[in-house]
Amino acid sequence: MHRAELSPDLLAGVAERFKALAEPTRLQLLHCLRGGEATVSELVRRTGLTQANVSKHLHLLLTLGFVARRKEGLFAYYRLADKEVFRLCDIMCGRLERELTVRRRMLAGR
Amino acid sequence: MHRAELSPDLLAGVAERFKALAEPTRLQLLHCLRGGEATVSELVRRTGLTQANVSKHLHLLLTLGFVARRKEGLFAYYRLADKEVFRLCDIMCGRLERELTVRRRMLAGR
DNA sequence: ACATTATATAGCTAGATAGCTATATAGTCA
DNA sequence: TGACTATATAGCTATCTAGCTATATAATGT
Repeated sequence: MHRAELSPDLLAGVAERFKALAEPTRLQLLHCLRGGEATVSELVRRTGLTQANVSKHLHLLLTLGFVARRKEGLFAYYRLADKEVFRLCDIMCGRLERELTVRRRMLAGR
Repeated sequence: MHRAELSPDLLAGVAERFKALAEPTRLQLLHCLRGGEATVSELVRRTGLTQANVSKHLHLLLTLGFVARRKEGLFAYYRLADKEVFRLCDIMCGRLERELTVRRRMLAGR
């Protein structure tokens, strides 16, 4: 069947990380950071989210290592910790597209 | 900054798919299917989950195209729709490992 | 010291969902 | 037909969390 059982800890860790990407809002923030680092207020302006909400999401993404933070005076500059996250998103987008294609084909007469 | 805005629909679709992978239970089921197709009751036996729970999770995975189903008599054989899902998991596992390494280094005296 | 600004956090509520139990559906065999 | 089995689904509850408002923290300038 399958070699070793996966430890519950590993499963939980992987799931927790997927969960971080399972919110449109966080995906939006990550996408904003694609162009380079940004302050919280920049992200607020660009997304239309509230400041508290942006801070909260960034904190989670920081904890899980998806973004990094640099403080300078009053400002906090957030940036992507790495670009791997977009490999993940691209794979998901690919899946989605293929699914939509299939669904369209279903509707349009078998 | 960044070219086109992502449509809310795309963001929601991608997030929805990540959410499917954001549960240890579903990851466990997918992992079980790595070795080949299996019936619901096989999966129940191998995971220790209840039958209703397994059916529910499989239904979601089916809807989102992560698994496929083949009915034969009383039995429903589920299989992975493709193996891409493991690329996603492997990337996440890699992230997790690197993070744990960093954390261990932090604890063990800078 | 105080005011101002940027960010973080606390506490709340509404909505989502995992897992449960019970039941329904559906295929097989007598 | 009815008994039996495999799977699916319905309804419930406890838990989680996104987004909100209000407040706290902290850096700057006066």
